[in-house]
Amino acid sequence: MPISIATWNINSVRLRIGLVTGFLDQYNPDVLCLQEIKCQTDLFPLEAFRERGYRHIFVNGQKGYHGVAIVSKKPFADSAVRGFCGKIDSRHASVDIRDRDDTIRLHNFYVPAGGDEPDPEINEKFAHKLAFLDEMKSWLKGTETDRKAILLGDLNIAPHENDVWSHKQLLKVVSHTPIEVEGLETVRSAGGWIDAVRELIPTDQKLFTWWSYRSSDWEASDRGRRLDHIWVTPQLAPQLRGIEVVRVARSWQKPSDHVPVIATIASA
DNA sequence: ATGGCTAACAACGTTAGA
Repeated sequence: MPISIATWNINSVRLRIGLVTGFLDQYNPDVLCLQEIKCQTDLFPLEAFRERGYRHIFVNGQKGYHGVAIVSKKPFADSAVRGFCGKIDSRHASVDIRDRDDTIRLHNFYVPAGGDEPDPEINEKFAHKLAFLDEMKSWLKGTETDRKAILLGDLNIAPHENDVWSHKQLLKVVSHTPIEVEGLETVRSAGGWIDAVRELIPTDQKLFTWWSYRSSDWEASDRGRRLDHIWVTPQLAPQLRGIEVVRVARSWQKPSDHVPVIATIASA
């Protein structure tokens, strides 16, 4: 049996718990990684997950903003969190998932959005984003390359031209500026990661996982960006079987502005 | 190029998202 792992920036897990359970009931992933849960760890709605068989739950939450969680039907061998840039702001959680003979290390990230102005000199949020990427690179460099590992989450950067609705019009818009794209690419290449989504969905196809709330008709204008990613190490890549971007989730009632992305991994 | 929306919170404006 393959294992399926989903990532979803939920933009408040408490407000959208009904969407989450609906997603789990329909898509039945083995593991769900959430970002922007926007609640303290002890306010995470555990029961909704437990009653669906997601009994292994690891939450790195904080009040009001950010926050990540991993919920799983498969047991964890280990779990950890890391702070970045000297802040305690709940942007990372990792676990070791046990699947038969495999142990897969799973890193769930929520990279800073970076504010509006793409200049680190005048915008400290953008400086933070770049510093975060740099620290990610240093921390992960070489450490996970030789094991089966997944790095996923809301990385808040759309790297390729077809990861945004208009490459030209977004070159100076935070999430698609060359300096961020280069920063993300350095994290990826230094760690030996493979962009699993673009392995299976060719880069010449437009692909988005986020559409702004500030659109009267997101589907008609389709001005999206691919901000949510799933990466795997070369050790795990041969087991990659499928990728699904659940675009329909953007049209659910009171949706998140991000949609789930699901990877299917064959058992060893 | 602009405008526009959504969420949390000692919350009815402010801060953040991207």
